[in-house]
Amino acid sequence: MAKVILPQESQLEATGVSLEELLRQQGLADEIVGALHDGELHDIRDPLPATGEVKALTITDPEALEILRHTAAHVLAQAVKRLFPGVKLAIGPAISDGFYYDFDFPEAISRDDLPRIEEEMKSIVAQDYPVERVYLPRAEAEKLLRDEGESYKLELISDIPDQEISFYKQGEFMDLCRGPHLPSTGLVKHFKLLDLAGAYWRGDSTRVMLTRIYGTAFPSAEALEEHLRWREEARRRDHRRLGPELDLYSIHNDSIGAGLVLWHPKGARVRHEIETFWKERHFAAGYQLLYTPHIGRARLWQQSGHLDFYREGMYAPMDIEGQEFYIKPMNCPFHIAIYNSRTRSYRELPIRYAELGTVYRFERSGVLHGLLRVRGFTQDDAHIICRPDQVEDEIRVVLRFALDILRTFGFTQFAAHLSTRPAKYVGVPEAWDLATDALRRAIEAEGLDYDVKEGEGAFYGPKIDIDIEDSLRRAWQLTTIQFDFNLPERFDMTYVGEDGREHRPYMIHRALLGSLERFFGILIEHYGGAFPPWLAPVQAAVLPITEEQIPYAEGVAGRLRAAGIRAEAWTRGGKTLRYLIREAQLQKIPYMLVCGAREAEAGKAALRLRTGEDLGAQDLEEIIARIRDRIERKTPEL
RNA sequence: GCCGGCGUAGCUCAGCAGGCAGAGCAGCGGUUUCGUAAACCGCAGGUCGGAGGUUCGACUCCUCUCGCCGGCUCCA
Repeated sequence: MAKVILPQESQLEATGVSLEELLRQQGLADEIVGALHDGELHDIRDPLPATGEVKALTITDPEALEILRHTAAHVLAQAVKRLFPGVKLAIGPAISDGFYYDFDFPEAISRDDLPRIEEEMKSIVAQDYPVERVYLPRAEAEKLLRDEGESYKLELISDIPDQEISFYKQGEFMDLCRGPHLPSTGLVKHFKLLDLAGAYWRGDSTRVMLTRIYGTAFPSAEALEEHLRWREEARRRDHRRLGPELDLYSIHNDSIGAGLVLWHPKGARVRHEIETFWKERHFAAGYQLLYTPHIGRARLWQQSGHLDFYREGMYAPMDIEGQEFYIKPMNCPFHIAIYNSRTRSYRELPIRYAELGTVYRFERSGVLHGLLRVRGFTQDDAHIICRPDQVEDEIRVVLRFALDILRTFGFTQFAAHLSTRPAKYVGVPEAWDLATDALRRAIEAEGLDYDVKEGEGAFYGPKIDIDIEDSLRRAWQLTTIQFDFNLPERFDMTYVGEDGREHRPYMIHRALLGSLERFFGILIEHYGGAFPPWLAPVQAAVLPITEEQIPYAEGVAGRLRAAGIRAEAWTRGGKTLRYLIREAQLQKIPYMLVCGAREAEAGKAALRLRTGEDLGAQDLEEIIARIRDRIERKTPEL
């Protein structure tokens, strides 16, 4: 007997029937749209499992969202088939915030076609077709698809082992599909088509390019509205919009080159603060700072294996006095060369080399994206070289270090991914096991949620990747901690042990922020351009009310600067206070010091915060103390 | 690289059936001296992304090209 948990906690016991059947007997069928058993979604038309607990889902259950969206994708496909005879269907799954369907249209469609597709979808929803599940014997299924000209579906079916093939049918529309689906199309009430894009059939760039239509669906109008507002907010915070608006950085594809970033004074100031903080923390944690060149001879990259395995990511060589040089795509070989520059004793280990190292990698033009995907970037790189007995501690310490630094930037939600040994690997399994265990224990010691990606480690070692969640709840992969069993071998890295013999050290690559460019882009979006005081390029704007107060305002700004606060007196003549405040707001400057005749008289300034809060006239000492405090604590509070 | 869309002043955008290229903001000059998100007047600013074609005439139509955006793909 399976136990069925219904909404409102009531329970049923049943066996040998489908959930749909069971509920119909109880007169509840309309509310339930899916079933959850062992963390897996099931169709209400499926027979209930023999034992265990089944949670019956209503359309408002978060777990049911996937079913809703999958059915929405079918409604989309049905609408498209009605409007574009001759279209072929590929695949149409639910995704994390909506759904899509890939089509092969007889002729190109454009975004302008989305509204009428949406209209047709609405009519399909209004028709409220029951969604039926149909199983066809393989031969019959193939014939059906062949007759319909559904060549993509035919290809999919050949990968399905089952003899009875599952289809779903709603009205005149029938689609090869494993399900589950809603009971009827009328339940897809709140949806919207969002985008149109190209997508290769089966993600394979050698195959045909299909047209993908993206949409989203929610159980309520409010949830849909909220999602659309969220998209709008994300658009508003786009670092590619805010970056130039706040005069932080620019990219000039035509004159300078795609994926190459110019850091303007304000962006450079933020970067400087990040780097200073980063260096201080690294010194405190026992790292040694390095600087290494931007190019190196071909033989170096030959020895490292980059030319064999990573050539397509590297720029073409340059000829210097008959020798080939390559611009560096990674810093590791240089760090190793420093390690290898003399004999190392076991007493010296662990050695922690850190570098803000600028590297250049070829990325195809289509993937470049603002600061998030560039061709030249500065990694916050480090290599930890240690003995086997130090691995466990080093990993634990580096992970804690990483989280600590990320928290300072206002990130509090983390998820870890542990990637283990792939089929093709270098090194010995014992070393892999030791390393993988150390990684796992470190994650567990920090109490992080994590998943294990079996076999997804690089061929040279297992790794941890950390995703952070930003203020819009978007995940970004930042930190990576990777073992390397390859380079120590290739460069014959050794240390002399207690036993007087040479041993091979363990080497760990790690980047905490990833790259400064990408991290900056993420920070801009995370804060919506409103940096906390310690990072804000301009921390205080001193605003004179009339030209009379210009000298006083300059004096105030000078006092603040002397106290280590980035302050500017805004002394352009003829601007009203309202104007200056609006300017400062748009620049997202945390503190505005209003200086009128009254303040000048009293040697004070009226403090206004970026939040709009007016704190009234205060002594300069008081204001300076407040701002200094926020900067020192690196808090987002004003 | 591929599919779709888009390129008009520094920025945001309007314009066109093919007939002298427009507005707001920013900039510059002046007036105003102002109390918490845009004072007022004026001036200047464009090879309409680039090249070729159709046409008496192209910002407008066609072809190519460069760039951007949304995705796909790749990421030892």
